[in-house]
Amino acid sequence: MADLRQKILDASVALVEEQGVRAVSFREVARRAGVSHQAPYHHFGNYRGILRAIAQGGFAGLAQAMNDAAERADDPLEALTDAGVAYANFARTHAGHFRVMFQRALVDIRDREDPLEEAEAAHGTLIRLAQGAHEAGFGTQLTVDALTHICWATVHGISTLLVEGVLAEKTPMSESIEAELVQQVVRGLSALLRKDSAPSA
Amino acid sequence: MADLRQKILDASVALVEEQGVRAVSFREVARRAGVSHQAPYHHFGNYRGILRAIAQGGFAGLAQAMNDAAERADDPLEALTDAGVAYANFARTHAGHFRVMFQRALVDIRDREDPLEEAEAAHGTLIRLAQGAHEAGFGTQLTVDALTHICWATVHGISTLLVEGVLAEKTPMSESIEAELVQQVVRGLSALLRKDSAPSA
DNA sequence: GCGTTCAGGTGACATTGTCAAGTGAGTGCC
DNA sequence: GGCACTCACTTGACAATGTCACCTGAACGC
Repeated sequence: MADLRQKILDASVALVEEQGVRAVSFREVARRAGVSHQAPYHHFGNYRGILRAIAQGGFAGLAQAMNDAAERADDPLEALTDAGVAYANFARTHAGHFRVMFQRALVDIRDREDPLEEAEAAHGTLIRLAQGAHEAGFGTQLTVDALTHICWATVHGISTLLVEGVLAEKTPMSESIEAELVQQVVRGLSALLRKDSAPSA
Repeated sequence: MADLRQKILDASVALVEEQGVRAVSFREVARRAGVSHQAPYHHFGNYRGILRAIAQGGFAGLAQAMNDAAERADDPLEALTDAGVAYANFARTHAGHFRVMFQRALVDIRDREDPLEEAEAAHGTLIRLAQGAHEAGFGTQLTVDALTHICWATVHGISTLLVEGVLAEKTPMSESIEAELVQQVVRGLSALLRKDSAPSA
């Protein structure tokens, strides 16, 4: 079976989603895939290899989601905004990936001999879009750096709060309420930026 | 030794800080505290008990940091802003606590027989401050809810990005650069909110 | 003096990640 | 055809881990 690797990955992501990263066990994953406890080892080298592969797939998906969203927009701020919504929605719908992607104790993105290019790509997209919006005159009272960091922080923040279920502690969350919340936050920030735009824009 | 409990907690927090949550082992913690492998068990019931205690201390510290900061401010928006800075700086300087506090797979805040009141308190402070700023006329084009969520998301986002070292992947970070970055992001958002204020404010 | 609680220790168990070594099917090559 | 070699696994062992059951003293109430 050539797709054992994918099968193992799917099982691992499902486990992260259901019970958190800690529940991902080499042997449990093998059991779910119906193979011996060493089969995963063969494909991923060691335990962290699995997490790394999950992160890799996650960053690839995230970058694509952001790019797709930005491409369809017809205004630099709108592109940044839509990409932000895509970021948060990717996190929501890929909680298993997202939980692994941003924990450096689990995955070292900057491994000197094998850096995760997918993460670089996603990061690059973010920076490019923020720069575009700033050049177009949005968020004029901020530096490009500040604009970039504020946008990233906000989008990343709402993503983690949702993925970790922190917001669900106060009010029960449904798929659609979460989606609305993302819109509220990202478009809200976008509106603030639009209000702080140069006269030319 | 009556302070063994605290000793164990300190050792655990240090471990989380150094190597992530996964490195926290009941036995390693006991070893560092110089006691038998069952001594921690006696104080915390089980493995998650330790994490829960870490989160409890973390939320208490976070709530206090925010309240202290807000008290010293003389303007509702300034109070919200300063509390936000305090939030992020608490995260930076208590990475061990922070990593545990917001992972629901590790700590169930809403345990039905023993909810974490400290978390409620911290959350309450945040909501109170956001409401205050909104009532004072800041962020008028947003609902109170949107304002609250945007502020929380932004502050929480920059916190997690810093604590997980995500931002350090691009540019090397020092203590002071991180502190500046927090100011940049939180005060930047604050400035956007101030620009979007009612004429009365 | 005696039971009870508190604070911790010993020993055992199944389970985990990892290492070492095997197996068997396929493939290239003479 | 024969043979070395790689690939995709399997089996078996190891130390380490969380947890369970049980033991040990010291302090305390009465």
